[in-house]
Amino acid sequence: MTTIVWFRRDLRLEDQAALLAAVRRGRPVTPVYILDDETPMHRKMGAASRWWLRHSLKALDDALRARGSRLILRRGPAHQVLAQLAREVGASAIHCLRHYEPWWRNAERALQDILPVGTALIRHEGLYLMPPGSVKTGSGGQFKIYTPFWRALAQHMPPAAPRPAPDTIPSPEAWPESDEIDSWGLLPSTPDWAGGMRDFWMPGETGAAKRLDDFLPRANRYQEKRNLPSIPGTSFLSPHMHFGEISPSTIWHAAMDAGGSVETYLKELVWREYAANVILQFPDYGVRNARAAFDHFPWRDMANADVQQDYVRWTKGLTGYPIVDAGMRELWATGWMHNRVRMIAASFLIKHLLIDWRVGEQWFWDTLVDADYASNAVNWQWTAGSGVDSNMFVRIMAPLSQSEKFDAGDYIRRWVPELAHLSDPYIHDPEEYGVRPANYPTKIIGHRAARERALTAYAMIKESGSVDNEAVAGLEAAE
DNA sequence: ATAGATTTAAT
DNA sequence: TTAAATCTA
Repeated sequence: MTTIVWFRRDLRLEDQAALLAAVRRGRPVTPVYILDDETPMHRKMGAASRWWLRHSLKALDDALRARGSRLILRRGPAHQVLAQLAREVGASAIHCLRHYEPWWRNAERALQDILPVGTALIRHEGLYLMPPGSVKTGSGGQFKIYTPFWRALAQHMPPAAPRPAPDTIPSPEAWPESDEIDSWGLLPSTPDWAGGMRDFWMPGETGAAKRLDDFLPRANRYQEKRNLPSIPGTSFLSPHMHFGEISPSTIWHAAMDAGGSVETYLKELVWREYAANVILQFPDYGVRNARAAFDHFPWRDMANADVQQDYVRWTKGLTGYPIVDAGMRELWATGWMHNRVRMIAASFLIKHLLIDWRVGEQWFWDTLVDADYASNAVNWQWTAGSGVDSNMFVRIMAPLSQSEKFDAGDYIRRWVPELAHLSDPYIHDPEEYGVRPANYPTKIIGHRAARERALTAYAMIKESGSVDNEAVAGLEAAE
């Protein structure tokens, strides 16, 4: 009789409730990770996430081996693979942390239904500070707006103190078969685009702890520095958190112990909680506008070659707006983009290029090492103005003044080498100052023209939520 | 007691 | 515009 521990986005040994509970049973433990590209359907992990996963699984396996255990790797639809494995090893229980993506909720339900008699599925909390859905409004409903959600959640803080990893993990007499991780093809082959990611990141629990140690002395300056992309003002913990290499409770307590004014940082942790709560209420938030009026928004048609070309220029960082291009190139090189720049780049795709937010969301899903269904969907809908939490569509970010305001000169110099020789203020808008080098593109569209086009488009859905056909015809004629 | 109206505030 | 809390009949 063995106990299975099913790992997913919780690739850690510290403060891992499922692992602790399994060890406490006093029986042999079989840790397993299942690569499942079928259950999430069109939400299977993107290329950058797969790169991260490969290294994080190796780190987890190493950590387990140091405690006398190891990680079993299997591939396929998770609920079927687990039911099969439970039969194979005669498992009396499967312990896991509860996940809240709609496909994982379905899979956990499906697993209950097909488990062999005598195998129990035991789910624990641990992905969030509070279980999504558990923070209720005064009348017992679910929050839709961040600020009241934060106030209500803060009442329950601090979370329970994190628990250390078990010293030893008892092994079964014989291990079941395991895939070789390199047979999964998680790493890029040719071309190897992961060089910048290798330089920048150390996936796994040890890397997560290092990032936290690096951040803590800076935590009380987070509020002041977090919007400056050219300096390390943020924590860089997002991919580690997405893969669960560090628990939110560990981070909360460490930030509180660091002292100083850390509330702004803690609020950002709670944005992650908020996003999980939103997708629990609206499971299709990643594909469906929360405000139905946006279903009629006259997005430019991706089947049109011009629109496709604009999109490709955005992905490659060739829009002619230095701050946007720096961000998109940072994303391509490192699998990460500074949060302030994410807002500017996303706003540019939606409002300057009039491309459906879902197109941008998909690109981020594929290229971000911290790609997270809940956070990605909530943040893109927020930027579009289509979300339950309303950022007015008509608030159109001006990329050039954002660039100056957040002092992005050095950031642009780093990521857009064609412009590295330019000083401030020229580097923020070389075209306007007449110093654009020949190897840097002209702007796809001017800010003023883009702004007017976006407002015209928005006016069509503003009134009744239905399509204003006359206005649509007018826009098409103008194009 | 509670549905409905009013107020407040929203990265 | 809309969510959430508060007030009111």
